[in-house]
Amino acid sequence: MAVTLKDVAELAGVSRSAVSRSFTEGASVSARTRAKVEKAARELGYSPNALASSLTTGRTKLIGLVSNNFHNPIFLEIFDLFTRGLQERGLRPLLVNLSDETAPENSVRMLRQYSVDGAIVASSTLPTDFAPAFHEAGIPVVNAFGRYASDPRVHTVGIDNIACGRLAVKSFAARGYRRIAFMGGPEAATSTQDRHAGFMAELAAHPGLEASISFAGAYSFEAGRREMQRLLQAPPAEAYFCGDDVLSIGALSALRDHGVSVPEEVGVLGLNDMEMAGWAGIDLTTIHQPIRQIVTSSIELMMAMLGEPDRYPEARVFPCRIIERGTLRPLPEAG
Amino acid sequence: MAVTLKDVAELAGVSRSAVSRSFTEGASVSARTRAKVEKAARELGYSPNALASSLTTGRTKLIGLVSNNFHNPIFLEIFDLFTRGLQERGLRPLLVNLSDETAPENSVRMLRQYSVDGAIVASSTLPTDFAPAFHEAGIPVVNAFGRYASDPRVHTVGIDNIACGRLAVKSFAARGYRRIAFMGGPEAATSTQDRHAGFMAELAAHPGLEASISFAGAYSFEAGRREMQRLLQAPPAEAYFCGDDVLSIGALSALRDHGVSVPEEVGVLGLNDMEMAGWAGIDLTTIHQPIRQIVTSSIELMMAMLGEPDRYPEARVFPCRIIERGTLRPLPEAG
DNA sequence: AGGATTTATGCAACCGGTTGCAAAAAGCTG
DNA sequence: CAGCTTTTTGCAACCGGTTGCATAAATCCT
Repeated sequence: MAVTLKDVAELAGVSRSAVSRSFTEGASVSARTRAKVEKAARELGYSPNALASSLTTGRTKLIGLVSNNFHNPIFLEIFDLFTRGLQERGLRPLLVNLSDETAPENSVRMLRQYSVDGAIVASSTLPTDFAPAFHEAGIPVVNAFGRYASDPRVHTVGIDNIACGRLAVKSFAARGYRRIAFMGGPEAATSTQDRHAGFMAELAAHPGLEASISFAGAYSFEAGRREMQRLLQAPPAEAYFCGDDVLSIGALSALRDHGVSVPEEVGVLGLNDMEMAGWAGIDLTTIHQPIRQIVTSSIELMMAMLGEPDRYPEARVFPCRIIERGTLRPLPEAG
Repeated sequence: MAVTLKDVAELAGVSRSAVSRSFTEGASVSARTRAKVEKAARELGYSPNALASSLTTGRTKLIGLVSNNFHNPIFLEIFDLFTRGLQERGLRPLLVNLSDETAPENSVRMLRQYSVDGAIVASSTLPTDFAPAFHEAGIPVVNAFGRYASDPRVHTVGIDNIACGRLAVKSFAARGYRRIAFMGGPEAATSTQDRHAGFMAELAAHPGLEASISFAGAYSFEAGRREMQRLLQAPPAEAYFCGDDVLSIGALSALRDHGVSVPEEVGVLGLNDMEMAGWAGIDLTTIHQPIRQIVTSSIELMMAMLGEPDRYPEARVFPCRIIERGTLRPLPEAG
């Protein structure tokens, strides 16, 4: 059924090597033979078998795209950017869903069996040992959206979650909120840990502020809603920095049901700036995470590692900024 | 770097064939050699190269997961189900993002180069010639969420969108709505075309009803919101059947901003029953699309085709039902 | 035109596995 | 224990490509 190199060679009346070379950029072939080969290939509908050639070249152009975040809509945006970006550069994403995995061994084995050229771990909730495990197995790895300095052996691209925690406190202070709160995502997620740490650190610099801390079980609407309902049994804080946007939206829904006015009585600050945050009716003030830049940079880093496998590991950090919308009091007019 | 069959064979003191057979289910190897081989393999950390073996076996266990719906959150749920389902059966999803493609040639070539065993086309908005093009290229294909009878050459799994259109009208009639409306997604999407056709067909059976028709440009929040804003410049209908949930949510947001009460003044019926439809504050009455069943069935069908490539094509249709929530008047009490 | 260079081509080995076949080893029977 | 059957094993060819090397063809130069 499948048409191979040999078929083309026979039809074109040349050797198999000639055909192979005709399909290789910059190989030594005369224009005349290449033309003959291309004609024959077109007639037969031939296209080279990427997997077979990977055997000798050692490159499959397969990149493992590894994640466990299949319930947070922002990851659909992220997958969209990753798949397009990889495709544009001639790479193919092999999607690995780690939702049920707790240890990296299986994934490592799988990625090796398919000889991926590299793996992009896109998650902020995966146990920290996954990305390093890939690295130790000799698979070039970029940890996107991971903790940026957790392990200097692994390339990391993302935001400084500690700085985000500080930014939240600073912003609350600047807007005149005094009783503020941190409502994190899952305590095991490094993103939540770091935002919490930053929040506490900055808090220390603002003696006038009073803070309370709690954690929702997941980055999800339901978790945010439930947690806020729980918090509303006591008098709430004046402003909440929530784990991420979807959590914030859950919290907002609880506040609304409880008849609390936002941002007059209670302010809410999210993180991510997913598309939905801008929807009319949600209008969430949030810290923008530059996912486009993170994805592009992760892919560039991966490309660089393909050419230079022992490249010295680096962390790339992108700044975040607050997108002003309707769930936080405005900043007082300057001057 | 990589450890191969040969290394294991040497360490175990057997031939390469023996090693290969030890890793093949049901091959002819004595327990003793298999033990030796397994020991050696464990010591070296060997795992067989799936791509190399695919050369002779003709099976890569790679399945192209092809879609262009990277902006509708329900597709994140769908990708989650597909990736998990495929992984559980030892298959690997190669994700193909067709957002920028208009013709199938490139994708066909790409899927062939990577010798995928099959392709699952998961989209309701792709031009109808994509799935058949894969089929004609000799790639087993299942069209999930596609038009169920558009082309008998291609296996199809999904819902009967015509029946959904009828269901909407019947349901409106049963709830006493008289001036009803269809607000479709993109006119080029087969799903919208079929829902429209069903809507019109059922309408003919209800002489008392009056209907108006319009189309939003995309299955998106913004499109739904804009279209509803436009419609609100004239007196609106009493009930809208919207293209899908995310479109409905956009429409709801426009209605709310316009001070229209839902469902008292205007009813809204969505389609999909994505997770978000159930969120408090949205509470969308919608037609449930059984995505879990569709995904499972698509994968089973794919597995069946791998064993029997010339399997006679079939369409699998799953029934939809209305999930009662808060955006449509209740049905009158029976009896 | 003749020799020196450069460019093109084919051969054959190899990438990491699988598999048909024939020979060797083991098991069975009486 | 001989003779027959069954199981296990290794050899060698093959899957669809790539590539180093030696040779053949083309080009350049005086």
